[in-house]
Amino acid sequence: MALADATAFPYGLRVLVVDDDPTWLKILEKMLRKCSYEGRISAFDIVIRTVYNLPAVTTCDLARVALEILRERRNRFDIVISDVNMPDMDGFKLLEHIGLEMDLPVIMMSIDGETSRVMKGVQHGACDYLLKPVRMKELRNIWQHVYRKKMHEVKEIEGHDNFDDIQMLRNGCEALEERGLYIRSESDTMRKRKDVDKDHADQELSDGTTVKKARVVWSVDLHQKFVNAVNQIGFDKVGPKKILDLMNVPGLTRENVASHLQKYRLYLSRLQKQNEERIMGATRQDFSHKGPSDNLNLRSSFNEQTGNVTNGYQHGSQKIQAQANLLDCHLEDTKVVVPLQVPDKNRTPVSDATDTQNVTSASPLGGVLSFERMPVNQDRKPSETMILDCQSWRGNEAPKQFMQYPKRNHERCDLLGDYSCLPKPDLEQTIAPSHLYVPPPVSSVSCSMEGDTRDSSDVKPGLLGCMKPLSPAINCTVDSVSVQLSDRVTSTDGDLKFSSVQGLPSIKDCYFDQTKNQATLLTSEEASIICGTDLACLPDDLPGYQLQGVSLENIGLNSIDLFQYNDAMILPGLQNNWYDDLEFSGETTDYQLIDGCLFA
DNA sequence: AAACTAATAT
DNA sequence: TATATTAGTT
Repeated sequence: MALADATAFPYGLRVLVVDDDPTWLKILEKMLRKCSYEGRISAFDIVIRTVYNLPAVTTCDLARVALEILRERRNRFDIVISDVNMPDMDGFKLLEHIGLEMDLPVIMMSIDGETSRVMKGVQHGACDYLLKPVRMKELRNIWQHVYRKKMHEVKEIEGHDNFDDIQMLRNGCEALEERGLYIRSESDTMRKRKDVDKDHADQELSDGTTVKKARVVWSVDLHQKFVNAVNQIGFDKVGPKKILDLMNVPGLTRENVASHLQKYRLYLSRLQKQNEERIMGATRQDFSHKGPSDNLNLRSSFNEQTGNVTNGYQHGSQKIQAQANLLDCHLEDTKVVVPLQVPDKNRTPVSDATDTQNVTSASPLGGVLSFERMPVNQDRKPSETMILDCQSWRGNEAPKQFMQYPKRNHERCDLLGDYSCLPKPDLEQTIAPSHLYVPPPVSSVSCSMEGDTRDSSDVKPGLLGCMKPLSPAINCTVDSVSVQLSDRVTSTDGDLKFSSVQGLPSIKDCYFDQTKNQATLLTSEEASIICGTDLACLPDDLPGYQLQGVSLENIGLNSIDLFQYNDAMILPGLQNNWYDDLEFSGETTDYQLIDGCLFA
């Protein structure tokens, strides 16, 4: 029974680990060592000082050996961590003996968390029950058991139940110190105690198994709230706290917001950088058809880089040209028309593309107009995801906030559709079912909307050079979608089908006027339209594309008009993207599509 | 002490 | 990658 060196660590808990799995023992020891090196845990944390492990014992009497060690040196350990499953003596037996003979805190652990076993462990006096693989966080907290036990002893010795908390803590600390435990700070005992209790409260279930904190998923709705708050506060004045307060989402923490803000800023600065680059090396393009002076006339293009996706999606960098006319976007109820032009030569039928998946991935328009709401991600197991109802900032719908519990296996479960305009290949089933396939040739798409002009004074000058002059927020609500057919191309069967418009709660009406070659969709409610950085142009070799969520079948289209009527600020989160693209200068814009996403 | 942010970890 | 956590600063 070789013991690991007992003097490896100057301070800390003395832990006896009893386990018959050498591999796991190694891991555990590593973690314990790490714990000990982190002099930083939280104040009060006790650094593990010694790891005794019991390597290469004949597994048959592991528990017995452990018990012997403990009997021999009963004052040399502070806590025992023992596996439940052991060949000779049941972990529970060991537990019993320890409890009977030396009253050390014992933590049980096992691979599975079978309730009955956990219960049994607790009944037999285990102070905690850990599931393998045990996490660092759990290990960092084991000192609490020692601490509590000490507390208890102190209480008994003193015989004072009404002892002041602080006093008790002091005593407890002293008791621990006497045993060589390193206590980092005892100045703020009260707070720490509270912290400890809180920690316990949200980590421990009734059965003693530990639970991880949910992970916030920044859904579109949540992000919208976020950006809305940011805009309301003003770029220069934003702080996580203010945003949090404004967002008013239960369960969301300042840290969550801070983290998101960090990412958001990163995203904005990337945009800015790109804009600067673009302005530097801008190649002028013709603006022969520039409108009246109060019009916005711009071109933007970006490179879509899906080529690096390694799964057989063979479109390289694609360039798309977009042109937008902003008719006096400073006034409310202004109409904005954003036509997207696609060269006619892109008439290659998509139907023979490998399959419809390609259409999805080749859909730059998806980046321009996305009707996606929170897609139902089937990968996510219910137990790992929590949907919090949070009050919509518009108040009339129930936006979802996904809280996602950490997974042990890191399968992909990102909600790409939320931000992304370029659907990922392995998600296309979710994002764009095959019935949403849109055959070319749509030669142009235009959006018209009523722009809501907002006070722009908040926008930090210089933060986004190109945003500055475009500060008025354009928020769109789609009330109707209109599809214009070219004269030349007529629907083969005269039938325009809109299979579905995701995100549009329902389509009230669909008018199709063949004489005008125009179809109009009227929807009952607004839809989020993501008009992004990606005011896009279709590439010359574009094999196929679709309006994400809008399905046009069996029809040759030369143009689609999307009319967006703005009755409210629906998508503050996307304002910036509008700004980015809708430049007053009319300069050519050339965007790299960042991560293929609006904000990601 | 509380909030912020950059850096780093998971 | 997205989000969480930490550490150092204000």
